[in-house]
Amino acid sequence: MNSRELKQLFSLLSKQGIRLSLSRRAVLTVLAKARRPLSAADILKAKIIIQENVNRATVYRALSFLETTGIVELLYLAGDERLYHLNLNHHHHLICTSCQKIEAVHICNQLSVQENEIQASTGFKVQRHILEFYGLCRDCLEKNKI
Amino acid sequence: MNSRELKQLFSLLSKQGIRLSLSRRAVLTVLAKARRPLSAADILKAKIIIQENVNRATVYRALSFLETTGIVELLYLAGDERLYHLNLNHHHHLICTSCQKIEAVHICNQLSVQENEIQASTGFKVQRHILEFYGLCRDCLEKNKI
DNA sequence: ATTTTTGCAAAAGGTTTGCATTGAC
DNA sequence: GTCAATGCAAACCTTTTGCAAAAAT
Repeated sequence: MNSRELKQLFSLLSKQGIRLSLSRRAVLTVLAKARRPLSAADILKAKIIIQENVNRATVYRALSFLETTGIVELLYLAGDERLYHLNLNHHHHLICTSCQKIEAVHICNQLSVQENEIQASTGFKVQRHILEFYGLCRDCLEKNKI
Repeated sequence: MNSRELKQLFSLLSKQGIRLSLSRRAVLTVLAKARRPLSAADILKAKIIIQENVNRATVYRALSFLETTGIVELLYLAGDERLYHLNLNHHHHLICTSCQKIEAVHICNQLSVQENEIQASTGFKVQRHILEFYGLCRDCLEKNKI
């Protein structure tokens, strides 16, 4: 996401009544520039956060605030770590169990069929789902072949 | 799972070369009797664990050992908590966001199609997936209607 | 003026570790 | 006898909290 898109996002959120302090903008910026979900530790190490002297507690508070607005989503992917990412368009992840790399994938339309089946058979109304794939990325597959 | 099935499980695991100490058996027993994934805290509160004076550290070590064998799976469902459950037959969960109840569901055959598509389009070889559904259970739906 | 956000430092909570002891094969 | 597993307590790490100061509306 480039700077222009980021500004658009900020103004969109502001219009929705979401108050964006400098700290919150900094956290959003870090998440927007990242190509993968980040841990709190990752965010605390980010340039902008350090330059602007954003406190640890503030980063955590910004993350949980942004999570309640829905713009940031908390994931548990590789194990212990809580990972945060911008929740702009619903997607899933391919997590390489060898090199830990995380890629995004955008398939899930078939799940709505299953979700309807679930509601029909169990009475459970599905509101959202989490779907993550674990395996070996192309690079690691090739390396292992050698 | 009843006691007979549990014994069968123990002997099966032993035959696989998985060493089952009393502590590990106790942890497995707790997980086998539970109808839902359990946190480490849940396990530490279990009768057998207390009766047999299994130490906290031992429970954690048993869990991570059993996880490496594949018989126990670590899940992150409702949020912060790490939840453990027996990984006997692959299934997914319906997690009620209102009452936090967790039910099991056994549908996922359609996912293999998607997994093949993923490999074809991205080169990523899917080995396993995590799929969890969040929403409202039948009971909470009915209560909210009133 | 009132409410929200922040920094700081301390607390909390869950999990892991070092080491000596015990137990299994 | 050797290696693996355990108990205990302390350490560790990440996240949260209380409170006073600063910032925003």
